[in-house]
Amino acid sequence: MSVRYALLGLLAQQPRHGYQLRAAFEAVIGGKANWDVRPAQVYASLDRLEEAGLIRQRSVGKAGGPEKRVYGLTAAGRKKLRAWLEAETERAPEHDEFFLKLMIALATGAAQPRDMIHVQRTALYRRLHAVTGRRQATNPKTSLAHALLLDQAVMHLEADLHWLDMIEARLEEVQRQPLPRPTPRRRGRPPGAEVPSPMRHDG
Amino acid sequence: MSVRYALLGLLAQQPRHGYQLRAAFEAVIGGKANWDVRPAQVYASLDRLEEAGLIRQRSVGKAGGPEKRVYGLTAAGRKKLRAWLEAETERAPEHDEFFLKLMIALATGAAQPRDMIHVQRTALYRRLHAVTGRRQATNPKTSLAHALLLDQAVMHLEADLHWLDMIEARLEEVQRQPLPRPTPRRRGRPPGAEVPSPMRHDG
DNA sequence: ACAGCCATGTAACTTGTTACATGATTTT
DNA sequence: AAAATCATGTAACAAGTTACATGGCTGT
Repeated sequence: MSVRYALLGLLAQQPRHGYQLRAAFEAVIGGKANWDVRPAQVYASLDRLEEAGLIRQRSVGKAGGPEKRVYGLTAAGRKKLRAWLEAETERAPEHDEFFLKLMIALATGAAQPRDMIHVQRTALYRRLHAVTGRRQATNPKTSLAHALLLDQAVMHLEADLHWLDMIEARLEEVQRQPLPRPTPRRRGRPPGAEVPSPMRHDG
Repeated sequence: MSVRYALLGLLAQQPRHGYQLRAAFEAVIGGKANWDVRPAQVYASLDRLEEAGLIRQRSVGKAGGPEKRVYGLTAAGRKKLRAWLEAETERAPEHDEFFLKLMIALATGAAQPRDMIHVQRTALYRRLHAVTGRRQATNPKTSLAHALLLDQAVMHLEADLHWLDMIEARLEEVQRQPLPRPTPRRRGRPPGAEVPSPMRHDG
């Protein structure tokens, strides 16, 4: 959703066509490394915004080049934009895939948790290094907001690394705990509903 | 993708049918508050896993109840599962919608950044409170992993709050900076390509 | 009797990605 | 002459959500 509203905002700042919008989005977000929007999404979003009556085609320029379809906001569009800006922003629910993997590994014994943690830590350090590099290449005198955004990314990566340390430190404790099991609700069990013993080949 | 692999893992632990898989997923992830998977997704995932030859239908039970389609892994499925577990886990690129909003607000003047920050901080505190509550209701003696997962959520929320403080503290500085603009690449500009002056109604 | 759980699905939709197609203009 | 940029799209796909449909069994 957010991309659609962002395009709406960029059109509020000034009427533009699709290609310009993409460049403007990239400029505002601080480069495609932070958030890359594909042309297909831009043009599809414009279609939907127009369908919804939030933008209207202003002109179709053609002087000295390919066709350019310039859009501008409608009154409804301005209203929607303000509502979006003023509403609280929800974070997409944090689905931690690594945690999921770890739990599956513990349940099945199909991989070594310590190895997985090691692989993950290496990957996080690599990303931290990359982000730190970008952060240092960002001039706070001209791009303070983008610098702060990268600081946030660093903080999140450091939190993830810290969490890896925590779970590794207490891994044996975690492994000793009984595997989580769906809470059974039936008394008289139907055939084939025996309680499973997890395949656990320790080593 | 991850849900599909998780179901694969749960089938590796023990053959199950769709409904059981959903319950098992919920148990492993520590409740639907952490990650809710809908029935529609479970059954669609099973179809795709079977198409891909990673699982096979073991039996269709019908004794004393509705039909149950029990699946188990194939050799290819076991191989895929191990590969998933051992591979590094990528975080979905961090698309910070609030940052985007803030930049759009600065570019258009369509909302007050300070107000937005205030709204967002309130929302984050509310979420922090909710997660802290769940964390305190989690017994580390029986659900250490889930307790640690909630700790991670707390750490991320605290990082977000810290970041809000940072950007608020330096908001005037950010506002004084020239608005980010797409880097122009042309010399002889086509008609209608004037540099825009942002609508800035200070106050 | 009725609510709620057990169990399976279909259909339509949303957001976004990947790959492809087209063609003009500008820069090297 | 070739490569990059400007500019617009279509088609197919992926992952997931929402809403709906169906029906048997279990507990109060």
